[in-house]
Amino acid sequence: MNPFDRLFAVSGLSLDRLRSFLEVAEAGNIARAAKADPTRQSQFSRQVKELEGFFVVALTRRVGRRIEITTEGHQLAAVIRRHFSELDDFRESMAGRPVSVRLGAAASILEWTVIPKLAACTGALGGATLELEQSRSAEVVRGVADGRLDFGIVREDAVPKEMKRWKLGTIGYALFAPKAAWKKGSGVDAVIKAHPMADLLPGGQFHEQWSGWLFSQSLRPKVEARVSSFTQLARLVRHAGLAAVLPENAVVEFDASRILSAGLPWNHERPMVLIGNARSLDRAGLPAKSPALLARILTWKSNA
Amino acid sequence: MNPFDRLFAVSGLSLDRLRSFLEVAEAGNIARAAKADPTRQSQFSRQVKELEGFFVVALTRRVGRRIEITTEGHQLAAVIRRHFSELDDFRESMAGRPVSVRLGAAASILEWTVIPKLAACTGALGGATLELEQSRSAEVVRGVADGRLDFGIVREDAVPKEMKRWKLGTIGYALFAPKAAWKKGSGVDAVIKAHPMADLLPGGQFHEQWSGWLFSQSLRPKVEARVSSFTQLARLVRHAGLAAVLPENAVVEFDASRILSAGLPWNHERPMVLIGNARSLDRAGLPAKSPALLARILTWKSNA
DNA sequence: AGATTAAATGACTCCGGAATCATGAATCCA
DNA sequence: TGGATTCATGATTCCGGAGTCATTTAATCT
Repeated sequence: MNPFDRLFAVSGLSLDRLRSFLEVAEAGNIARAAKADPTRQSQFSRQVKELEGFFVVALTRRVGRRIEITTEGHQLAAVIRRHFSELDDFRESMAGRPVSVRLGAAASILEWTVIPKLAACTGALGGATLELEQSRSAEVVRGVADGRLDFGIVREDAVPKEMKRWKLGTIGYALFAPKAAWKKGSGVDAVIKAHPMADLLPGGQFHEQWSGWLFSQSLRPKVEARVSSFTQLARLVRHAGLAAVLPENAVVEFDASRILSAGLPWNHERPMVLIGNARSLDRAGLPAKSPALLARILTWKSNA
Repeated sequence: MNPFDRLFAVSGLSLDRLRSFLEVAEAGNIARAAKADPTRQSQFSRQVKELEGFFVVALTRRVGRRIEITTEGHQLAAVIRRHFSELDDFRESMAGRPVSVRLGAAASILEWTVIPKLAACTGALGGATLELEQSRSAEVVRGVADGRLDFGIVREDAVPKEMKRWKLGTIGYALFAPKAAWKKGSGVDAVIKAHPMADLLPGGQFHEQWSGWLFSQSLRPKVEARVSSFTQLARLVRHAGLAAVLPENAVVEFDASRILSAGLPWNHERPMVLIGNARSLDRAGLPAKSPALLARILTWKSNA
């Protein structure tokens, strides 16, 4: 009769088990999800096993003395996550509370591109609460794909080609330095040679490129500080009077009469795009077409 | 910690209750869902009430001595339906069983347009099982909107404008009659006057138009049978040698050397479209882009 | 009014499955 | 090799909520 009778014909399915499995899947293994609580440990182990029995498929795989989630497990986790989000959305929107929308991007994007337009964004989302989550492009793409994130802003080259995207503009890097450092007509090279700088700690994809370029130009800047993020770098430029290379969108951070910037010679601009989770897009409580609206708001002119 | 903790912070949510509510919502009221079983009656009443407590919103409304489902209730039902489908799909596809895809349309479309191309359709759906469900356009649109159906084929004018659609072609009506009935050069009128006919029982939107036209032309066909569907009409044309008005796509039913057809003079062609449920479209086990593939296969030339 | 139908509610029983604790088995690490 | 980590499993308790039946409330029909 009912098309879902067969779903409940076999026992072993319950919200609790789905919830437990989701926790394990998010944590990656049981120990991490259980957080040294032996009760949770045994519960998780058992419930995952019961779900595997229900779906007749291995959701986990033993690797060494721990387990990891199989592809099928991740698929199921995505289904569960979506489902719980929808129920939660429904409840929140019925209660008249704002739905919350998760957007992932790099810290520099969040601080210098999203936050300055935050009000317009929440407006476009019908008053939803925006939760900004900082992570690297690959992680954002994965998050959007499996429903942990509703939106993401990433380099276009990190987006799998079948995923829909909205172009926002390009971002390159520029040298930021106090006005005084820029002697009349002097270029980037001159500032780097003469003015003390701040730099990122080695590690990122950008740092590679940057130090390679310095080497090729036989430039040896005087580095007074090494920090771990662009936002910290910006703070150094602002308050310590150092020069530094930052993403172009960092201009919003500075008073144009005190800090000037100039693009780097090897500065190849990277196109950035907004991506969105297909199913989150028409969640209860969100206006239709929100990704397009959001993209329009967040788009910037590519200052080439 | 976990974003869904608040969903489970309050008790009152369970798969059983969601399932019960879905049954009630599909039946329209408790009595119908309970089918005179007093146990189910009290269970349904109670569980619906518990869900209303959980979501803090009225899912039902009393009207007369029965209840009906509120707008919010229908929204929730759609969420549940989608969720159960996904879990079911996941299980079925894990078990290697073909996912089943529900397509709704009028009987004549199903029999004369879809079924002749059934193999190609299931191919485009990655071997899914196609479930063909017969219902009228408005009902199909509603079904696709709330997730009961994955696809539908309906008159374009029945589709709300925000819903995406794929054009398939137009369908008009034509008079079908044995070759012998068509004297050299004689038109539709002549056949109607001379040859015994079969007709639909009064009721449909088509019948209205058809009898109106007959009246305006002062045509009084000799009606030997009245039946309740086009498919039955076609059977009469085929086996009883009667003439009848059928949708143009019924040509596939007949041997062109025995039965001829001609369009009706007032025959205004109706554009037909494929519609699809946005979320069903990328269900587990279905190839991407399936609606576009399906549309390509089902498209016919408009024989104007 | 009385009869009938639909839903809500009270008052239970009973069971699935969650919670808990203890222990076993496999793997890794020092 | 011995101890630590991680997961599996056995055994038992306990509770939420499903199942059941009887009764009440309310609207509708005749």
